[in-house]
Amino acid sequence: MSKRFYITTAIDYVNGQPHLGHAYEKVIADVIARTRRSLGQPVFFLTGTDEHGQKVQQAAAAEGKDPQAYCDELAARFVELTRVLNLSNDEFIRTTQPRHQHVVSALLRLLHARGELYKAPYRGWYSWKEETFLTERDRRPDGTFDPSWGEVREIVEENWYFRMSRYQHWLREHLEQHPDFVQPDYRRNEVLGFLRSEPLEDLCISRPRARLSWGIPLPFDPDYVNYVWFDALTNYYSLPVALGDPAAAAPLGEFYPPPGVPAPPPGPPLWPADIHVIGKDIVKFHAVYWPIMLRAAGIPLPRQVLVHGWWQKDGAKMSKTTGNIVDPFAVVAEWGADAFRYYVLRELDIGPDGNWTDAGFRARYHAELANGLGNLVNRSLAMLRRYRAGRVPARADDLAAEAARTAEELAGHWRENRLQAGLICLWNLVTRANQYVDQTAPFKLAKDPAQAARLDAVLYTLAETCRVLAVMLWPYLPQTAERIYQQLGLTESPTRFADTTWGGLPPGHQIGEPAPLFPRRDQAG
RNA sequence: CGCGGGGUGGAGCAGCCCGGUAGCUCGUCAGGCUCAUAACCUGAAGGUCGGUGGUUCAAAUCCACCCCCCGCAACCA
Repeated sequence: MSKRFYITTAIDYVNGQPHLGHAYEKVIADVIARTRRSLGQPVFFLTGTDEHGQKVQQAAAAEGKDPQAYCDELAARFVELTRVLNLSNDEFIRTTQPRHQHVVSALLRLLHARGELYKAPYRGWYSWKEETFLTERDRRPDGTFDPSWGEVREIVEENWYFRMSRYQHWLREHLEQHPDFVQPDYRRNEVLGFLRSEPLEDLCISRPRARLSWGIPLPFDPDYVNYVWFDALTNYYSLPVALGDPAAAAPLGEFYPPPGVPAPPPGPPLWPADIHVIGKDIVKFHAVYWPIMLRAAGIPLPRQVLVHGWWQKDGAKMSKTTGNIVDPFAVVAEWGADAFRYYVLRELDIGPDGNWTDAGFRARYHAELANGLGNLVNRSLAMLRRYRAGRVPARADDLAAEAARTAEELAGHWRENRLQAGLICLWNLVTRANQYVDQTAPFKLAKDPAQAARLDAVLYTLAETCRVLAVMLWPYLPQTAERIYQQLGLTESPTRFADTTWGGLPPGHQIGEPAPLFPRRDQAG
């Protein structure tokens, strides 16, 4: 069994409802996953939730709930989001699941055995609200701490540390020798700049159980639980191990499975991950902490960390208090998952920050989805029904070369995860096909019986272009692609890029009933 | 000297990595078509691609410096 293309999203912290940023990241990962599947690669797509830590413990307590029950409720919302967005994730991991905790424990034991962890006292100013120690740099000029940190107290406590600093030089060389490890380039430069100029410090990986109980216990020191980032990052690795990826589990040796836990049956080869899709705020964790954790454990590194930007709404930071938020559930309910997926990927390239405007959303919906793609399919199929009773005429190749060029260019973009460029390229073919209708004027040919053969050629070309477009669109707009196939009367699914080859529509085939793919919303809402 | 992102016709964006006719959507004006979701197509007006200097036969694109805007404080991806 060949290794699968393994792609992940960041796992979402369950301290609030899913918002635009969560949805955006998952759409990116889903479309990349689908492009690879379409190109014929076996894929595994993972997303999930991060459920341990102080904030969850406190939030649950404030609501008088058991932390696990609290997590269950919010995790259900994130699972619901994957359904609403039509994501093709193969698994959904939760850090409170035993299968994850067993791997975290094994990894901690391994690192402990390898001498990568040590215990040391620490004295410092601690923010309870943010679950972090503050440094002198966090002080304001008058010596106090900003109220946003909440209560800050000086405490002394023993904790467990991970010997991260010793890997600084190694990581720097790794990034220099693997330009693709962090993408886009400016994010990689940011990390390299940090590694070249600032000393990396050892990482505190524990919290005393006395003040934080909602976490995974350190297997070699039960007075402590694991610090959340160590726990969270491990999800990418724990899932393959838990599913029985033999190569993934091998480095854990005797420590996995833990005593009393049966070894999983052999599963799909996943590790190392091919792409971690993350937001720009957590680059350091994924591009510094995570590779060093793996290196210290002797586990192969992921191939790439792909960093996306943040959304603003109407030029301002999204804020619940001011009300300028985008609720992905509401947008999908009103406009459909495909319209949402289209807008976020067409509007914003992977990397820069973007700006969501409702007017922009409506404009793209109407101009590009309804008038461009939707109308093309509708007029093409309507004419085929009207002039040929819906029977596909003999094959003609008027736009075959252009479709082939588009397909080639599109595949190139997909291999580089250039999703926005792919959409632009795809819409050039939509525009070309609409021009073709105008130039060939099938509605005029239909009035002249002597032009019947020419009309056949035009109608075939249009129907076949719609079919090819559906295949190209599938990773982005899976529901729409399926609907185009249905309207063409095709029973299979447009999931294989190889089907972009011209001539797939068999002459004599009876197409289905055309219906607008993206109804205009000029009056309504 | 904090770090990072951005400044392209009226609005919003692509192009910049791999220099060579400045492209897309909306808006404006004029025309065509009538198959189609009052959708589609063509043409026009509108840009010294933030500024200055440099490299080059050639720069929005590479280099240097400068100006301006926005994040790095969260409910956050």
